[in-house]
Amino acid sequence: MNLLSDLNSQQQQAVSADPGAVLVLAGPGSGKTRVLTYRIGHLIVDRGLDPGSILALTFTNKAAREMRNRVSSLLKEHSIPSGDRYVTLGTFHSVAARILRREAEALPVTRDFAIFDQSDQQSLVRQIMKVFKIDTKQYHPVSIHNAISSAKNEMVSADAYQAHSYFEEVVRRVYPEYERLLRVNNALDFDDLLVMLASLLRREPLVTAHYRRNYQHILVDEFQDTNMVQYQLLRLLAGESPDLFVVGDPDQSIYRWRGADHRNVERFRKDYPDAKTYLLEQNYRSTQIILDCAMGVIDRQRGRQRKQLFTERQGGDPVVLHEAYDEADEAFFVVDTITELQDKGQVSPGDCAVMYRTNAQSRVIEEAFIRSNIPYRLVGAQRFYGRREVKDLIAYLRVIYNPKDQISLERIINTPTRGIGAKSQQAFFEIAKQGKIAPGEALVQLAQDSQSPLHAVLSPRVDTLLTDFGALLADWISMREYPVHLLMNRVIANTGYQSYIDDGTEEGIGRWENIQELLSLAEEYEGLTLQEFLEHVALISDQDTLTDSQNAPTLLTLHAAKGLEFPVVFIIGLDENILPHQRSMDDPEEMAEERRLLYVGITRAMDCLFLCRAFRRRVYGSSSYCDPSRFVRDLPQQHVQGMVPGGGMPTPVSYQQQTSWNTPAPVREIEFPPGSRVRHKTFGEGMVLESRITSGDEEVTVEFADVGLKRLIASLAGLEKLND
DNA sequence: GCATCGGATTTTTTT
DNA sequence: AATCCGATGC
Repeated sequence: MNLLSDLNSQQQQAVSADPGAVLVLAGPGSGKTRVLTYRIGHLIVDRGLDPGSILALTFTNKAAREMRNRVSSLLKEHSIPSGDRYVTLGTFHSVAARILRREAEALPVTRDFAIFDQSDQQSLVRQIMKVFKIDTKQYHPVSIHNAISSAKNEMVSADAYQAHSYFEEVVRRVYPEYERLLRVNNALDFDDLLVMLASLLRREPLVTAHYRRNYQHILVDEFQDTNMVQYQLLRLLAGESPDLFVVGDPDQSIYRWRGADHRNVERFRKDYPDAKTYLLEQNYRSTQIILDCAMGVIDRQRGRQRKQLFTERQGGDPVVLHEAYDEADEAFFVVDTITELQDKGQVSPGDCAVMYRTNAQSRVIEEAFIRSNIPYRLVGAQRFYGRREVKDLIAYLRVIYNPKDQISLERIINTPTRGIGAKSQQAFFEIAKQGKIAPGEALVQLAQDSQSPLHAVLSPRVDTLLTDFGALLADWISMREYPVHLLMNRVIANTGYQSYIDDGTEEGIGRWENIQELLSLAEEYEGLTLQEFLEHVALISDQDTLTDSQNAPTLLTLHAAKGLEFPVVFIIGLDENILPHQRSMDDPEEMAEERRLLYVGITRAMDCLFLCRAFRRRVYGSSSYCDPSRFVRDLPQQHVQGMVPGGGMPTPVSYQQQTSWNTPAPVREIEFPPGSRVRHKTFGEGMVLESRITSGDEEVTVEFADVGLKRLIASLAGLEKLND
């Protein structure tokens, strides 16, 4: 049986492309994952390649898992025996971690390095700022850390970092210390996993040669979300004459804030001039009406390669726009509509999804579901792994695995409280530092060596306390090889953790339930070593927490929705300052990303799409009115039902006059409508993407051929209108 | 060393 | 409104 016969002709061409640099631009729902898995299948089945020579990279564990399953069933179908060597398939971060552990000798950390998650990274920064006496109110540790992270993603080392502002001067001071302390903790942060590997490959030609030989065929999912380091990593691994198959959709690039650079698509074309490009435009997911709405939103975007999405599912239900009174009313509409659709019998609860811009928006929706007694599932790793009690237990495990991890040790050394307060801790850490020994290791030494000089320098009380705790730690360390859940149980028992968190209140019981969930999770991953378990926990993504076990509506952010599909989709909060988010208002690039975000949301819908907004909304406590999102104006009117842009439709009288989906009548006429060509004295020629009347003047956003996006005031800029 | 109180702050999105 | 941080008092 021919493997290609399952595919449409565009897909076939991509899948069977000759080895080399291949770029597949895949519209939403066009069978992107299918093409990737079939490509792997094609390489093995039709071209007889060794599965072990194939490396496939994704962004989430979930995507990796899915692809692995699909590849293995594909191979089974074509009766390819699973040999000794498998396809290497994982996220950028997990594959990098695996390689780094193998190559640890060439690194400033040992192979047991810990992976610091975001909150560890932030507490490290906070600590440094405290030591340096930098006001954490004036400079948010979070923003300092973000600056460090973006520098790392652009591969600017601490030494090379240049400050151009006072803020950056602060960053410049913190950055080297941050790096130093990571090493002291024998830890890497997320960025390090990629940066260290890239610099290792650059430094060690032999190592690079080894991995190039090993992974001769590389495939990348969601290529538009790669950042600078990831791109460099690909180039390093791929080598001179690469077989590099990348799949992506620049229209779905929504991780700019995390360093993703959709221009990597352009870079790829430039770096591999012989690259073949394939377009996948047939959509197998949505109705034509939904696609038309999606295209209406995205076609306003700057100089992109336009894809003409089409589907065999002509027509479809109109898209419903709903204007609620406030967020509670909006939530009510969602829950009510879901109930109604269910009662009609065509929709099962699990078919529905509610998407929003910010996590904060989920609460109101959750409350509405709870009040109506409808179960729901909420996507978000933070929800579980961010819980204090979960983090505590993970911190115990991390110290057991890597006693050098001081950040985790600080978290648990007095949790539950065992009389080792801040002062004692400080003294102890100082002593350990003088003795040039990691505090975690010092604890073990205290317990195991009664002659240790450390005993003498500690006050008798603190000495006893620390020695006792060290004995516990030493005991746990001896159990490192035990199944993780047994070790965890031991820690809980030894520390009296249950009585510490479960105080009998509802909250306490909830916390204990979280611990039990963590325990059963550990049991589920029975085969994993402690190292693997910790790595899994560190590199987990929000999407990974999504299980299809229960048939209930799904609540998730638009970001988390990428790559998923649902028969019925609600997108809530289509208001100015929410979507687009307030933070994106003064940067055209960010505004463009908001637009793509909505595009991603719309294209998740298979059959029905509901777009909601609220007339007034609560922001940080106080309530205020809000305007409809500008993106609503770009929906094709003939496909939209409800409060139609440009047509006054049934709006409750009480607030009809004050709001509408319409653009308010401009004081001044728009002179440069979106789409028109203009010339600017210094910027040259460009196309107007957006035009708004603000305080009597016209504010236009123009994509210039030479200089990119600019935002201008028409009367000041002296724009000249060109005829096409 | 711990609890409590008051105050400020709230950067969407996450590997 | 809620949460998180830090300072204060016991």
